Amino acid sequence: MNKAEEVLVKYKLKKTNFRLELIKLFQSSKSSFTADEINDKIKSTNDKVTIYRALSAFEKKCLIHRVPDKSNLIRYALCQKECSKIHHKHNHAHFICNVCAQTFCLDNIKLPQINNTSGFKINKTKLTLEGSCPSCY
Amino acid sequence: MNKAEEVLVKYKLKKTNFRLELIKLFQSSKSSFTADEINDKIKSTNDKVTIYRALSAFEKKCLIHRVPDKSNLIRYALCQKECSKIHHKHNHAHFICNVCAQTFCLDNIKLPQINNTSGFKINKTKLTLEGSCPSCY
DNA sequence: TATAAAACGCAACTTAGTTGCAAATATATA
DNA sequence: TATATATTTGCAACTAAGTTGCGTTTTATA
Repeated sequence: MNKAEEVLVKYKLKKTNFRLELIKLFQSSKSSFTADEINDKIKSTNDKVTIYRALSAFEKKCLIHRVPDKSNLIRYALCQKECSKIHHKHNHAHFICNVCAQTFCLDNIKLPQINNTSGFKINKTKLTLEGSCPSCY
Repeated sequence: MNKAEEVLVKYKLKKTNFRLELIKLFQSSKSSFTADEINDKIKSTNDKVTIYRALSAFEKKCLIHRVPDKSNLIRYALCQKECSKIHHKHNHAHFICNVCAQTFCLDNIKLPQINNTSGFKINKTKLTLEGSCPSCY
């Protein structure tokens, strides 16, 4: 049993060719994917509904998380180990490359601590950096 | 000549009822608007193309700037004085209310200074906070 | 008042993402 | 191994945001 299979079992998802391939795709990359990019890279399905539903299921199980996207598309990256089956727990920044339009998780950049201000109650902090990624530098 | 008219003259935009009303709408609010919200609030046009084109023109003249939106819609808020006719210059954070779905500019919260890391060249920093706004607290 | 440039309004289009439903498949259990 | 159950898939149809083209109208300027 390889790693992708283990993940599906652990998260109580059924083992289908497409979902195995999808997990492997996420595990293979330091960056992130839109539904359209997934459709281009994966052979075992050609149906966007299947892709969207798998992404929703994976997100619900805290296997992947949404990351910001240059064009406001829905884009996902693999979660780190600190995400349990139940709760997403992210405290890293994201980086959008303005050349290749990819988004990366910057795990070593921690979020600033911002306190409630003038009537605003802050529950979550998101830090997004833009520029050029290592490949496009 | 009132303030909205002055703005149109200053930015070399023609004075139409709709654009006057649109500037007044932005000036009247501490928050921000999507095309759809503008369509609901303004009577002098009913055509979304007109709205989108005015927003693009205003953005190009650095009169308004894009702000993040809870549902990834295109959302705009008024620029501050430090934005010239030519360059947007923002160094404030944004706040998304998870109750009313409005986005606010938090001018008093400055952006953290993040340096280039491990091959990523950082040109821009965006800080987005989420929680409940004063009205929804 | 004539002219050029900007803005408008309509129709048609594109693209991302969603919903409903019936068929297929995976897993658990007898 | 056979069967039952829940999950996943694939298709069609839809929604909603945003864009493009184009002819007409309006505004500012000479």
